[in-house]
Amino acid sequence: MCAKFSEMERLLTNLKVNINSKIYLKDPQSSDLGKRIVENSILLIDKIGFEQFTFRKLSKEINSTESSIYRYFENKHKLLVYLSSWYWGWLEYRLVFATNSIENPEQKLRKALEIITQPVEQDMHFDHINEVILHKIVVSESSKSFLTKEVDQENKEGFFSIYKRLAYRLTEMIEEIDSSYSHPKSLVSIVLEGTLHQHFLREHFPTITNCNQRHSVTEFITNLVFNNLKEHHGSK
Amino acid sequence: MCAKFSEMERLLTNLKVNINSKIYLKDPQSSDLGKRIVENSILLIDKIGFEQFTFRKLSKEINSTESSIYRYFENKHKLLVYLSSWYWGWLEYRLVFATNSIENPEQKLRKALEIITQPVEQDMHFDHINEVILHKIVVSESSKSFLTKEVDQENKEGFFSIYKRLAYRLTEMIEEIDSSYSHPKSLVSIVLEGTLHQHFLREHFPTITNCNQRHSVTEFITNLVFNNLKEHHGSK
DNA sequence: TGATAATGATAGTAATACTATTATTTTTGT
DNA sequence: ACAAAAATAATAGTATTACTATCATTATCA
Repeated sequence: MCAKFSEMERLLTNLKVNINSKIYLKDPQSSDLGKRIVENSILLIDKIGFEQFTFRKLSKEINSTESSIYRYFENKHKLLVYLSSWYWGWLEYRLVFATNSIENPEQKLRKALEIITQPVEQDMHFDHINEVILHKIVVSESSKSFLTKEVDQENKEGFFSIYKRLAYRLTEMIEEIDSSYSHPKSLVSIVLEGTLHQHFLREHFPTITNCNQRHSVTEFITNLVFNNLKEHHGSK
Repeated sequence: MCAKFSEMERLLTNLKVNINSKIYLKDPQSSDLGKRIVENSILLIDKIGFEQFTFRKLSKEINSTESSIYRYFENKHKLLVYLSSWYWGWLEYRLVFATNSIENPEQKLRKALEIITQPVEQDMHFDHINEVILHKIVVSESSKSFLTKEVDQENKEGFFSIYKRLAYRLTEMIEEIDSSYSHPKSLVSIVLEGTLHQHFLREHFPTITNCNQRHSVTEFITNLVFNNLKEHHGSK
């Protein structure tokens, strides 16, 4: 058991979210500077917003230079795609880890929805990434990573494959519970995007959401999903 | 009846979507140049995307100057807020017009969801606005109008009040059908945002949506909503 | 017709979004 | 331990962006 624990530890401390290498010029996970770029870009984007964020400002934060940052990312758009991908990759890993051993399809989906919708907590296995703040960025900025004129080209190049893979996984879970439901893919995509949106509304437009201190996003989304599926047996 | 018709005509041809005057410096609906700015900004944003769009480029399109455009809008962000508001105001007007006389709550909501989710058609009453292209912009760009660091300040100033009013209207319709449903506001906001998102996915990420030639967004959203509400009596 | 408002023409500025070159430091293979 | 290679820093430069300011010209309408 002790051996197993240390094996587990090794597995976990060596974790690395695998991101399409076309998104970056040089893998930021491969060097100290790269990690500082990622770490501090999260903090700075959260602080001043993506529009005001520049490589020049970031370079000052990390006592480096613009040109050094440009060796890792072509531009700030690619950096945002990278951060979003990292988030979804991390979420996918946690989702698979948490649902893998659950046999019951309904419980499995419930757990998956929990992982997706619950407030994010710091994950100690990635010390250069503050997942709590990254989640804030994903809520407020990540839509901008695909709402561009280049989306089709970048989609072809696989920039969004992690997100899509996560969507496929969830779609399968839904189909396993109710294969007769007509719009599993759309339900999944509205859940993924809608979850972020509800978190945003809760913070900035509380009058048009019921999600607040008393009602969690998890509760709303879980309810929404299961109200669309047959053969579910009440609340867990 | 002939008199009534011409009164109706007058009413309709004088239509003007009312937009919070804090969004603009000078009302673009008040002059020829203003209308050309709005008309051509829609076309140009659709053509090159909001990031690449500049007042300089727009000024060349309309054979005017940057400084003239700046007399109407402080910056391109405000112009986007304006265009989004116009869209939601126009939708609200059509929604009220179409649902006003419907007594049956379920039919009323069905009609409202139709208006919101159906592909947009050209409206002849506003000749300086191409509603079909405006809808494309709303799908791809309008999220950027509130995903900013200034959102709370701008919300206080009423920049998003038309959108929120539309959300309240829909929330009331839902509550009228099922007052026991626990998340009417969140359901409405996920429907409004989700509708745009499904249109986007249909165009750019067809593998994670069921909305396509065969399944309309209307069908998916209507289904989603009514599956969450009690006391509905099958399909219309 | 004369004043006023609207638009156009032109110029200027700080910041952005890069690219290029060269110098310095760090890493690494033997 | 040392040379070669790789990574980073320093510096400079460019076209474009996102404005602001000023003044000239052209409609409007009282």
